[in-house]
Amino acid sequence: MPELPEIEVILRNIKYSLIRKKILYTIVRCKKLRYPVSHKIYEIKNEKILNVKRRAKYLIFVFCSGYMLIHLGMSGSLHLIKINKKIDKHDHIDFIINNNKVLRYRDPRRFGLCIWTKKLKNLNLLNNLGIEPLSSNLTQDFLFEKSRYKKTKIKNFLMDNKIITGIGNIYSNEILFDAKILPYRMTMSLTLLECKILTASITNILCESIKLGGTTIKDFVNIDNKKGNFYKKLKIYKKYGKECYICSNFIKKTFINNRSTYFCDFCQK
DNA sequence: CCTAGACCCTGTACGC
DNA sequence: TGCGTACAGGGTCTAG
Repeated sequence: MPELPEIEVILRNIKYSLIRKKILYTIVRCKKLRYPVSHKIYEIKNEKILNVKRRAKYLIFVFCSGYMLIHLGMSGSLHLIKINKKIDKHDHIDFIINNNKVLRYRDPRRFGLCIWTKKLKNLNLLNNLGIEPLSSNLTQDFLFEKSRYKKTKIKNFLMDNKIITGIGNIYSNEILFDAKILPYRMTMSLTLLECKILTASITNILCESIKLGGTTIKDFVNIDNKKGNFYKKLKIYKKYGKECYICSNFIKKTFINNRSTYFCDFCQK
């Protein structure tokens, strides 16, 4: 489920609990994720976590001898819990931190991944990614230029990880509502002014969500098992048939690339 | 090259 | 209650 803000919230929650701690050993209960769990993950012994970073929706654990990448897919979650906590059927990997703490990876749909790599360079998963939306690389000029040659709808453009990373289905809906742009318009029709507005909306929506601890739709909980509060601020996502809070017209729903898409065709142009 | 659509997998909600 | 269907936050692969 998690999109960029949820991963960022998880990162901020675990980073200082894990940095400079050792993973004593791991327990892998299910190795069949999006890719098989790397063999090295089974064999981690007393590896010190030097740092934890994020790139797109990937969490990157930095060790002396290499890097561990975790992606949570659609339904993944991480839990920093006491070691004797009851194991759920979808708790696939435990990272034993010490005698009473474990970082537990849970993922019912198993669209996530946990892999080991010696070097981050040459890793295709990371090499083909676009810019970070919360970096200074995101500008109106960047969006304007990238949108010139795209023959796709604006919502697809926003969700294209080769251009900008981390914007998933929920936030693309919210961002386009905030920017007052219809999701099914063609990308090339974006004006420079709209790119400026879009830039601001991306920044504002993502930052506000991070500040509130992410979104909870179904099963997202951050690392302390606390639910994110951004779902209270959702203005358009999952609001089909309800009144737009700005103009009171009914919110509509369609599918773009098989992903549910909500919009107000009075507010959004 | 590019884009749309199928697919990976399990859980839940809903209609009959 | 039970069964079938549609849908769910992501990303990759392939056919056109």
